[in-house]
Amino acid sequence: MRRTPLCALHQESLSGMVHTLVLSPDKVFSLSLTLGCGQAFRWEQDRAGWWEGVVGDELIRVRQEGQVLTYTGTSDERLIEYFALDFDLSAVLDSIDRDPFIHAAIEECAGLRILRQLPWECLLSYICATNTNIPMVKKRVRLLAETLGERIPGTDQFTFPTQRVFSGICTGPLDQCRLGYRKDYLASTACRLAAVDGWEEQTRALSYEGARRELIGLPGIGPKAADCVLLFGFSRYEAFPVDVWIRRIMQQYYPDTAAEGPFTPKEYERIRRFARGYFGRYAGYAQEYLYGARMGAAAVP
DNA sequence: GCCCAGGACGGAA
DNA sequence: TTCCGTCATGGG
Repeated sequence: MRRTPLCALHQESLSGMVHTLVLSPDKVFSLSLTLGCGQAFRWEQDRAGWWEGVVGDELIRVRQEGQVLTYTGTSDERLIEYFALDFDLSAVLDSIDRDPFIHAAIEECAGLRILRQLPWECLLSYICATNTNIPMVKKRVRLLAETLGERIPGTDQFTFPTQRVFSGICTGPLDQCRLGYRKDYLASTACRLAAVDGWEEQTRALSYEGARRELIGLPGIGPKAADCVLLFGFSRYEAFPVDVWIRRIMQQYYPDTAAEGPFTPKEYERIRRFARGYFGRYAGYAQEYLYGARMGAAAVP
């Protein structure tokens, strides 16, 4: 009996089976906008157009050509879940399409979907994201994975460190992660929650406002980070994170809500409550489209 | 050197 | 309760 050469087996385990997922013609999706808009920090695109990123314990490679997704490293089910491809995006975009400003953003960013990120990783990632920029956040998250995560077999990539890893950790290993003053926040929050079995489920069971209060009680998590975690990690689409960019956009397009001068918690409240009332229960999608359109415009020389 | 970046915190007012 | 200075880090 002829045996399969070892090298062939090895090759398959390295690259994984190549799968294709064909989206129906009415399914609006843009892989590049979804991964390039700054909501997740572990994805990079190579010159050939492949996106590579770690989700959970899987290294996923994926690219898009029209309505065809080609990918390795995961399954249809997990891909659909992570990219929220079962979500009726068109209906949601119709519901937030309230004026020419958001309309233009929807036109420009059509197909941008809010991911279903893993809440634990999302939480710690957004502790790394205060008062900084996206490339630095990516670097910190990568260093966290390389320092405390596990190597994914056959690759040079690492998983994001689990809740268990942080139980009883001292901050020593975090020194090399370029976290700056965020180091103690991250260690405190991670240690506190590492002892809470079922933190994710408990949080999921709360109302949006209730979960938001709980998250803001964690070290390093303020209103903005809490809203990001709820939007990107818990699919709470009423969350409307307000960062410096969103504030500028609101000043420009919806000047009644925003102010000049220092950005106060009071103004944050005013903006997010306006957005919830104005755009409706999917205000978070409006936020991402306004943000994505601004970032896209900023990227153009 | 300066200013800014997907802000949050602690203490003063 | 609301301001205000400060907190590492790196890029432009």
